[in-house]
Amino acid sequence: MGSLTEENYIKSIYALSEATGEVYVSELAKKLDVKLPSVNSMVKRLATKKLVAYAPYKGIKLTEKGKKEALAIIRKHRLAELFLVKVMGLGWEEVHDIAEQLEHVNSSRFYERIDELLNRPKFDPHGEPIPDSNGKIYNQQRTSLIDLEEGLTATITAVTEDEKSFLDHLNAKGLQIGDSVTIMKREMFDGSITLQHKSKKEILLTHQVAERIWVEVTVTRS
Amino acid sequence: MGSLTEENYIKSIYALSEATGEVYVSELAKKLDVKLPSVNSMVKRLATKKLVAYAPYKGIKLTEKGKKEALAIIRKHRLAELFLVKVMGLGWEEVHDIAEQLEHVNSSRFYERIDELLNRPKFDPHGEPIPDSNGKIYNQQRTSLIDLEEGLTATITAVTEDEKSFLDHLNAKGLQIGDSVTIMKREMFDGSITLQHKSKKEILLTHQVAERIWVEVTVTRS
DNA sequence: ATAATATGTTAGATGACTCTAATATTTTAA
DNA sequence: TTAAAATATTAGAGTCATCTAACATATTAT
Repeated sequence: MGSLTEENYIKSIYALSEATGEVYVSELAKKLDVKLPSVNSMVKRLATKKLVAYAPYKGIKLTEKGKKEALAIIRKHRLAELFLVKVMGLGWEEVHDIAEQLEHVNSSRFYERIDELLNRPKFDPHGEPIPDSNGKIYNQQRTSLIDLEEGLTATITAVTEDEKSFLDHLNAKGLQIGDSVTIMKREMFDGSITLQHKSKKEILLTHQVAERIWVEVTVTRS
Repeated sequence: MGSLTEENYIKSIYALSEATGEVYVSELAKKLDVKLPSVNSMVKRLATKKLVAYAPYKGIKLTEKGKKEALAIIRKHRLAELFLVKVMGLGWEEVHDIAEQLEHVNSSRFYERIDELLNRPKFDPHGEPIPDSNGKIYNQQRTSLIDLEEGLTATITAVTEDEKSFLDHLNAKGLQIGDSVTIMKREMFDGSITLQHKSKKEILLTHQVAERIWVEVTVTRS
């Protein structure tokens, strides 16, 4: 097992490569809030440890070994988040920062027990899939709310980002994972969307918010 | 808040000074498993931060500020241990190492919630008192099993050391915190003690084991 | 296709924490 | 009361992870 810092690099490389395939030094520097030379030297170190494949001026890619380590950390993070919500009764908007710390706890017993208590869960409180103990992860196909036609009904399956302010915003709107929503109106001018919610209320979401909400279509015509 | 290393020094200084009043560089080095010069330079650093009072070739003492920090860490450690046992169902013999990691988690929300779920507990699974959120700690008066006369009956209130092998040993003997025991025989030759236990069984403990078991006398004659 | 811009690397330094080897102080015991 | 033993400190170096300043390569846009 590597250091805490090393684990954070691996995790960030994984997250960024999910989005874009390859990761660039500058992206990583931005994400980790360190300067370019710090990333450069750490990436070299990770390369000598065979955790990443890296050639100067080219992108960074995790090796199989690196990917495995990343998935182990992500597993711990997501198990921790769900545990904090389900067992400890914390809100989904406040568990990210705690899980950032718990993900570095080195104890198979601890995580085995959490997994057991939660009955081998498949998704975290934000709808993200939890890799199994072999690092196998369910790859959701994701449709964003902004891509749905008017009249369609869909279930919220996940939200992007653990940013507290975003989740506070969703709490204020009364939206949760699993909620069913119907697209009432898509506003051409600003990209905002009006939803019909189970609560019977109509909810207006800006484009910026709606694009971070992932859904599965359940009814194709209303 | 200091670094993880700093926290571990503070905690160890507190623990050692409980036993002996003042702490010496060599004791600390042994406890933390580092060499003397490492301790020396760290102690100097802690002194500039006003966490310890220290003069070369003299003992080390925590300042009020240092003591407060130590108690905060101990509180987190002991809350974590109890949580791991009561909520997560782990054994008292396996929680120490996990708590060593959890004690460094920086989240008042996390610990506030644990405290709440456990209903503001006063003692950890090994009978050690949990400091309250102001750092106030109940100071038990401790009688060791080896100091009891034959015929006395007492309740086990605590055990010293979180060493797994010791706790495994007590598990094998069937002894737990809260158990009532009667001293049947004190062997002069080797200091071993024979107990009558609630299980009706007679239990033989070596001196080495008995001296780490703390009790409160409940019946002064049998 | 070359100049401007963006991105990446190297060199050298720093702070936290550790080490070994050498030296100093304190304690203890002959 | 001085020599031996135990304990503590200083000096100097190494690793990890970061930084700034200077330089190198790649991309883009005129």
